[in-house]
Formats: sequence, structure tokens, C-alpha cells
Amino acid sequence: MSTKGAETRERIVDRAFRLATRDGLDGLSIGSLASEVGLSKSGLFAHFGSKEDLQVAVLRAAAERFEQVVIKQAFRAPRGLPRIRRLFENWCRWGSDPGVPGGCLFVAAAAELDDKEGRPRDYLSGVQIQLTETLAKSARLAIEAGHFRADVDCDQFAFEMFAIIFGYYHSKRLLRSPHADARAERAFERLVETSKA
Amino acid sequence: MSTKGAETRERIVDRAFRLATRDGLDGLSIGSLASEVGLSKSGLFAHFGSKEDLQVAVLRAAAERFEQVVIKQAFRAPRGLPRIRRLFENWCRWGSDPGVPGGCLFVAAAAELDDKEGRPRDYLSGVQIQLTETLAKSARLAIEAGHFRADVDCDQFAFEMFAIIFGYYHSKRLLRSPHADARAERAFERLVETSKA
DNA sequence: TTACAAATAGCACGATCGTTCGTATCTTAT
DNA sequence: ATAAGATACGAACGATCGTGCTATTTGTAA
Repeated sequence: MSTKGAETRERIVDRAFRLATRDGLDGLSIGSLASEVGLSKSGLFAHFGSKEDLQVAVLRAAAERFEQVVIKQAFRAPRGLPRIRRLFENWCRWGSDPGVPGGCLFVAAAAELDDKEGRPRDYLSGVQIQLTETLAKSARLAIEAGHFRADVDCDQFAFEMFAIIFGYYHSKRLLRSPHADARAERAFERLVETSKA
Repeated sequence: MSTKGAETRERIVDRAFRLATRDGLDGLSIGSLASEVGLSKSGLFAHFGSKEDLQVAVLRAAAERFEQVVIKQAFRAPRGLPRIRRLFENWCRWGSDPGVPGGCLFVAAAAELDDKEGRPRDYLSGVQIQLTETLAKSARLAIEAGHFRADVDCDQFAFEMFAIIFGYYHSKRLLRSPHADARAERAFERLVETSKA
């Protein structure tokens, strides 16, 4: 039952996702997006009831992809420090993926949406809070595995890991620093080191 | 010599600055900005040759204000650790200033401009690189003052301090975490602690 | 006060925005 | 094969965008 529509919808969202990393969620335009996927403006629009719906769909697609290539992949590593390391590596790579020209959509969207109420904002903040919790939980597992000291504040750990990622993207994408990778890695190592048992 | 024009130009830029923290530099619209300051669209436009010029003017105004209320103010503290502490406090407060509804313009602009070539991007990245250097230099002074160990990597210190600020704004503004301030402060303290002599 | 320059307004331009609607063309299940 | 429903198109809407032009107002200096 009706697979055709879902296919094109996927094509649309995929292109929109890539465009949004460059131009932001508000910078997305139905018209130019339509011509890029080879649809008429109204034909594309019919797949979403509104631009806001499209934005949410893009965020949802990004979240699913992130879950796949960053989280799920990392969870194949043994719990504890190895898994956390993988998370960090994958996360860094996530924003440097060629084929996704504009880097991490979440970083762009976070700055864009933090002052605009609405469903896109709600969805994004939900995803990010969930991600924070995943990080904290991973830290907790590292304690259980004996890799981290028992008195490590896991929520604090999640906050700092998140912060390093932000610093990394900023240094890499805006400042175009050739040392961004090294800096981020060192910061992460320092974080891990002060948490170790 | 023509002080009137400069005055209204200042009024325009000031309002645009506040608007841009909410809606971004691209989200700025000449029309709505004009009606907010009580000018006609063309009357306002005449002050800047183009929208890009307006954007640069806004960034320049933000940079001057930042220099004043964050940097200069902090530099009244004695060099070394006290000054660095002040920098951090001022910087945190800078993005929470009521009267500037949308938080830190630089954070919003950084995510917005990192993929768009042009004068706004060039100006912003210049300012941010300069800020990074200021931080690194402050760390160097802390070494000279005997507050920090001599083997502290000052550029790394700047990177990590920057990163904490990003994490802070994200946690505070998007996630609306009530613990953002505490988390940022703790992260900063950990950074300072591992740098101390 | 008069003359000149600076500052602002008014109007229009082509373009594009998100959205609606009626209609046509395809898919798919019977 | 045919009816029904999904999918897409074309045209148009009012609104707003940035940006030119030409007046008109305002401020300033002689």
C-alpha cells in the first residue's frame, strides 16, 4: 500500500536535510527545494501540510540518521570507556561527513531555534536532552565497568563532552583551524583522564 | 558636521543587533526593522548600501559591545587567574543579558555563517580568532604570574574555555536546563584546576 | 534668510515567499 | 479493465523580500 509517496517523500527530506545544514531550517525554501528534487512547488508541498511540518520531518530524519551512524554504531563497542570513545569519534566524524556540506544540522538548528517557540524547537530540544541522557548513561556504565571513578558526576560528564563537540565544530567550520581535531581530541582525553578510576 | 545621521544609524544598528540575536543575521528584514525604529524602508536602507553592509555593521557593533562589557571590564582585574575568572563570568553573563532577548549574537551568527562566504563571515571569524588569541594570551600571563603551570598549552586552554561557553549557551537556551550555570562553572573549575601550578 | 547638503519618504520594480485550489495524471486493488 | 485513491501539476493569491529611483523634508553653514 502506497509506497510511491513515501519514496519521494524520503527523497525530498533527504535533500532538504542536506540543504538545511547549509542554509538553516528557516533558510529552506519550498520553491528551490522543489526544483532540486524535480517536483513542482505545490507537488512537493502536498507531502507536508506546512513548512513547519517539513522542518520537523527534516529534524526527525537527521535524528534517525544520527542514531544510526553515531549511537548504534558506537554501541557495538563494549560498554564503558571503549564505547564512550567510539561515541566521541563517531560524533566528530558526523559533522565532517562530505556529502553533507554544511556540517552538523543540530548545531545549526540549535542556534536557530533556541528562541523560536514551536514544534521544531520542541522536537530538537527533546532529541538533545535524550542525547545528553544517553551520554550520562554511558558514563554510568563506565563506572560500573570500573573504568571511571565511582564519584564521577555523569551528567556533568555529558555536559562537558557535549561542550567539546560544540567547540570542535566551531573551530573547524567557522575558524577553519587546522588544529581543530587535535584540540578536540586533547580536550576529550583530559576529560576522560580526570574521570578515570 | 553631520551628527544626526550617525545618531539614527546607531539607533538602527542597536535595534538590529537585538533583533538579530533572535532571528539571525539573515532573518533580519529591512522592512520590519524600519518600522521598528520608525523609519521608512528606503530611509533606513539609505544608511547602508546593502543588507550585507547592515549585517557587518551589526556584527561590528556587537564586537564593540563585547569588547567593552566582557574584555575591558575583565582587564581591570589583576592579570593571571583573577582576570581569567572575570573573563569567564562576564562572558557567561553576556549571553544572559535581559534586554538582549536572543542570547549571544556570535553563537547564532557562527552557526549561520560558517558555510556562507562573504564579508559577514570573514569579519566574524576574524573577531573570533582574535578572541581566541586574547584568551590564550591571558593564559600565558597566568603562567607568568605563577598561577598556571609552565607547561600549560595556552591555545588548548583557549579552545576549552571557548567550548565550555558554547556548552553553556546550548544548555541554557535550547535545553533550558536549570543546571546550566552550575555545569558551566564546574567545567570551568575543572579546567582551571588541571592548569594550576 | 538663503543656499546647499544631508536625511528621509514615497513609490515602484522584479523576485520569491508559503499556501490554496481545482484539475490532471498516474498507482494500485479489485 | 475499471473504479478509487494517491500523487503531482499549474496557476494564482497576498505578502514580503532587497533594492533602485525621484521627491521632499530637514538640518546646517554662510
